[in-house]
Amino acid sequence: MNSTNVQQSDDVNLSAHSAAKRDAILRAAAQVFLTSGYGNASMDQIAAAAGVSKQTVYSHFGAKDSLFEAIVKGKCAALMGEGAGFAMQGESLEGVLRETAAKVLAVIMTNESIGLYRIILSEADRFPELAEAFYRSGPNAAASRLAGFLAGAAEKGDIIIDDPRRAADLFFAMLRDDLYLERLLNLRAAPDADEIDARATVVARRFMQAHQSLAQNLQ
Amino acid sequence: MNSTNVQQSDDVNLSAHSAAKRDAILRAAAQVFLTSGYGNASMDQIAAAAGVSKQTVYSHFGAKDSLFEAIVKGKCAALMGEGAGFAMQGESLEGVLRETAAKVLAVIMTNESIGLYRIILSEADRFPELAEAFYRSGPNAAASRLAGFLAGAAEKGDIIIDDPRRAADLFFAMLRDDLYLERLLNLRAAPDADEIDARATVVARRFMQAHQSLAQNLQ
DNA sequence: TGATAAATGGACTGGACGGTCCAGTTTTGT
DNA sequence: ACAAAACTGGACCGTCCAGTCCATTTATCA
Repeated sequence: MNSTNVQQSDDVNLSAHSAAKRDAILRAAAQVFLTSGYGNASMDQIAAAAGVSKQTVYSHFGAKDSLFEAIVKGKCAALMGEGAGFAMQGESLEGVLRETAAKVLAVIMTNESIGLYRIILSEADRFPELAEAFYRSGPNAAASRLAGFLAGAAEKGDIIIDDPRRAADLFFAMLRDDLYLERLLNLRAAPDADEIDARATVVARRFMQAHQSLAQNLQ
Repeated sequence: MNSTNVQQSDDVNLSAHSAAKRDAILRAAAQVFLTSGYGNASMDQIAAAAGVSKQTVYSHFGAKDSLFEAIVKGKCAALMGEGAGFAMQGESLEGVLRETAAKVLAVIMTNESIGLYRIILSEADRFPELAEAFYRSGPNAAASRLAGFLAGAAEKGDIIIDDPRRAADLFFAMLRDDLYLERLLNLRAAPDADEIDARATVVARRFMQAHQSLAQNLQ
């Protein structure tokens, strides 16, 4: 009733002084799940990695799937908060797009993001809510945000865009390019800052070009 | 020593009259693996689905992972053979691109392709060779093919392209768009023929536009 | 037809894992 | 200091599964 009230919706019991252990569990579970996948991660493994007894894990989160959901939702929120924090203002339109591209690319190419993405995909059947939550709070949120910005720029006459949402999707598709696939397949390491900048520059440039010609009125 | 010689490299024993059973096992295993994933598919399940005893499965393929590899490689070959068979010739350049886009999109949006892709991703750590084989025979092969075609078109002056491979990657990236993501996350069904055509048309159109303006000499 | 190889099916082993239980210890708030 | 709550650690249960074994049946081939 009193005590450190760090209650989360995922708790199962009305835990009291746990907070620290809880965090340890979350950290450990995140690491274990993201590297081993849901099926291959064992609760004993997680407990051991957290330096905590298995019973404690079960006291904080009732079952394996609850813990998994807590982890994934937490990671989604964290990464999206980070990735969606692109500026959307600056000198030139192309400059803003370039910055946005670089920021987003840096976040989605992280080992952590890739791991999260991979695990969500592979468990999309078992945890459909997670897949949807991820999509909504991640790619969809980013695209909506960019679409809004593009609509504004189009109104000011800085660019020619008929369907802002479609344009935003195109922007991110160009950004992912082949790179995303190669990362997901574990065929290459995350790009360094130079490569990110180079790619961001190309994408922004191409996107501007594609939307400065006149006749794009289909769909 | 004699008998029906339908030997495959994946065989473990020097099986004799098996062929039919072998095919049944392959078919069943494909279905089970693609719907359940590697970890969740059990050998008993596969044997039952194939209408065959478990021992027979083990006689043909020595172990679970061998069977899995055989399945995945087989499916890769099949799908890629189908998807890479785009025509690459026709009246107009844009027409060819549109046909190509439609053909490829139809193949990669299949439930089967999506399932294959998902399972390869989720097992990319356990079976790195599979991930690489998939990439090489799939996305990479398609991009190379298109790049070659684009280089030819550029030489004839039909289009302006500085880096054909990069352009080809862009083409496929535009094609995947958000749709691929949504399919992988199980958020929507495969597109029907109309939607495929519509998207193929847009992509081909946009691609042509993007490569008819003049100044794209970076990278 | 008779010998040989293939296939069956069911029992079995050994190990992993999710989850529970519990007796004892530590921590916390008062 | 004391009671209540949190935590520990390890035993334990039930289940599932990869892979093996084997006695029996079925198909093949000469």
